[in-house]
Amino acid sequence: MTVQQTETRPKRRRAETVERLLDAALETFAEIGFAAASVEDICRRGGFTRGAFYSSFRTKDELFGALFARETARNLTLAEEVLAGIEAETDPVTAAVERCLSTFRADRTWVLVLTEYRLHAARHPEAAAALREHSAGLHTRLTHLIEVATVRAGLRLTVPPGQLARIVLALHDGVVVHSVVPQEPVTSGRDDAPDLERTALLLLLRSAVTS
Amino acid sequence: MTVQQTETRPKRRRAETVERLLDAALETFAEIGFAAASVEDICRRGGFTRGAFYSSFRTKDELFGALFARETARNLTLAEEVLAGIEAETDPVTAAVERCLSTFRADRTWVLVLTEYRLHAARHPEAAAALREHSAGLHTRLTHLIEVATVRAGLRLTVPPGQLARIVLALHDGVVVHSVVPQEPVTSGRDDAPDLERTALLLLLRSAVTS
DNA sequence: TGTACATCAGTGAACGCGCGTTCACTGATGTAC
DNA sequence: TGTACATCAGTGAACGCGCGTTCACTGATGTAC
Repeated sequence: MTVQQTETRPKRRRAETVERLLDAALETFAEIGFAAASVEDICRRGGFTRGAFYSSFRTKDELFGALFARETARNLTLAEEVLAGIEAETDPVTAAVERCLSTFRADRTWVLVLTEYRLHAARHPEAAAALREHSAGLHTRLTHLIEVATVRAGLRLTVPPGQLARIVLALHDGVVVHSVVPQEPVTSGRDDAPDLERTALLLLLRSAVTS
Repeated sequence: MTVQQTETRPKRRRAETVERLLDAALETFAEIGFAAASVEDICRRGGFTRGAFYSSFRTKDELFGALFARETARNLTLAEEVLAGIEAETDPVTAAVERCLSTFRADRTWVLVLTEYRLHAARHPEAAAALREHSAGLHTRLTHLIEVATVRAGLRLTVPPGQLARIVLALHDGVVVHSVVPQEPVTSGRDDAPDLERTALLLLLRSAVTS
């Protein structure tokens, strides 16, 4: 097939290089942080020299923005896929909770980079705008999901769906943010934290939802 | 008074210098971040030369640790003061919620530095240990408060107090972490987020507490 | 109280290293005829 | 198909700057007698 050839034959490969640099940047930022990661570190990991970097990105900041854009877009797409057809479930609320919890299990790499991007955004207005846009996207999607799911299940809410969505997102971020600090080697005794986020969500929903 | 003299007369002032350097570091880290803040930046702000820095701290990392230790100790003391005598209130649960909410209103400076320290801890075991110790302190304190307050109010919990404490702390961090990203200049239309954390806490407690 | 010495707190010049960024160049890929 | 040229993607040496850290020194503070 000609397609096969198209993939192996060397050709215009700018886009591919950018992808490899973004992959390398994601890993490097997660490992040692944005500020500590030198352009050289990223390029070495991607198998390039520094010149290649500067023929694709103007600055390290610009790369960070591109990385954030790519990853958030991916995550949003993933969320859409996971939640597709959720309305057809018998118990859409619990189903959505379960699916989200299993999909967005703390991905340490991404949590580290996202947290760092948040700090970055605190000082760079363009980054802040990108972050707000992403948050707004998540919020809109989740609000819609809550509305549809409750209507479908014949339930009513004691708080506006938009606010409930905000609470759920905040709770998620709070749980996830704690996960970046490595746990002590052995907790020995009791492990009385079966699944904090699930417990919290169920408590929340019990108050937020009435028949 | 001789005390007055003791304060103005130049004398052994190591401790005072350390305090000023920590103050300067706190502000500088909040403004431009730990990695971007040079030792020179911190010293200039505190009114010293770099040599003074290195006669008090071995490295920039060590300073970060000392800063974290000082600030967390302060916050814990503040919490103790705010919650002192809470058991005597008629409705200790709500009282505690209100007092905590008004005291720990997002202090942007500290949130920025704490978040950065969390990232730091993800890569430095000693920092992680300090952070865990602080978290454990907060958790113990809050668990105790929940136990005492519910018993005193004659209420019962549907989840173990320790787990409820963890949830409340996670929720708080989730809300607070969002606050570092500057809001858009004018939200114009509706402002439908009266107090996210209060709403969330009340929802949570409604499910977690029974008579 | 006065003098001589010891210690302390902080100065400021110096060091060398690694970084972000630039740029002249090169071989691979694409296009025109 | 073959040749000549244009563009593209990436190389690797070079630049200068700012950083963390060191260190010989100095004046202020404390101590012994």
